[in-house]
Amino acid sequence: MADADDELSLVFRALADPTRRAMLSRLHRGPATVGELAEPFPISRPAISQHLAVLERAGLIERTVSAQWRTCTLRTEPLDEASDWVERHRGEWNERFDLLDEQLRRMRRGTP
Amino acid sequence: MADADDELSLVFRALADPTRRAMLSRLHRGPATVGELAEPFPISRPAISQHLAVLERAGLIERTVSAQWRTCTLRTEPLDEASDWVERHRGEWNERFDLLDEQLRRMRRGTP
DNA sequence: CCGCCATGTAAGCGAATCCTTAATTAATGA
DNA sequence: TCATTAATTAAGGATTCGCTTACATGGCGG
Repeated sequence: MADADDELSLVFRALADPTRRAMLSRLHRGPATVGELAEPFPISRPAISQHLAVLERAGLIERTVSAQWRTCTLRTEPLDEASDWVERHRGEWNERFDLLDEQLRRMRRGTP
Repeated sequence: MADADDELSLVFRALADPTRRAMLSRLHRGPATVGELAEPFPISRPAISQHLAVLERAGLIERTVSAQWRTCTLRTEPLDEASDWVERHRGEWNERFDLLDEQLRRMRRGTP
């Protein structure tokens, strides 16, 4: 019953699948049709469509219809938000808490 | 049947839940016991334990037992990996592909 | 017009996710 | 020793996920 459908959660969930990450990596080198995008993967076309729907809901791709082809284009704005979150929680604090933890451990060991 | 249990996938999946992100944000300010960590959330203790298990499997926290308390400590190394991925796929390419897409669109429109 | 072509939608299946209540372990302190 | 506190494990339910096959849609070339 998680209300995990805020923007950030959608993005992280989209990134949590290796197939979808590979698709984004491919799109990183330029727009592609669904067929081109599907080519490297041993799964059915509907499965591909469903992965693309997840990416689209997360705002990570845009699909433009032209003739019978759907061209997918990467949209990296949502990654900015994800990057912000990760960067905010990364680095610089590590060593500090390592030290604090060590200290706590020593204190505990000191009073058996 | 996704083999989505590589390190990166575990991390992104762990980050895909707002409760778990809030827990990490709390831990970012220093280690905490499970009780302290649970306090802001209106869900049961077992639910909290399960969230912590997900974070631990992703390598994002470490639990050290001392007396009847489990102290949770943030481990940010996995975030480095996630950050690397995101940064690699972000920015700088946007405008380039926007232009390319525009151009393609114009070409298509040009031959009706 | 008709049958390929590139996609999407529908329906269903097994596994995973997120939550619950009930029972369990383990340390504390009167 | 016994009740209390802190947390986990077990079991179950509802929902979502990732995949499948079968069918539908819609543009295009003959």
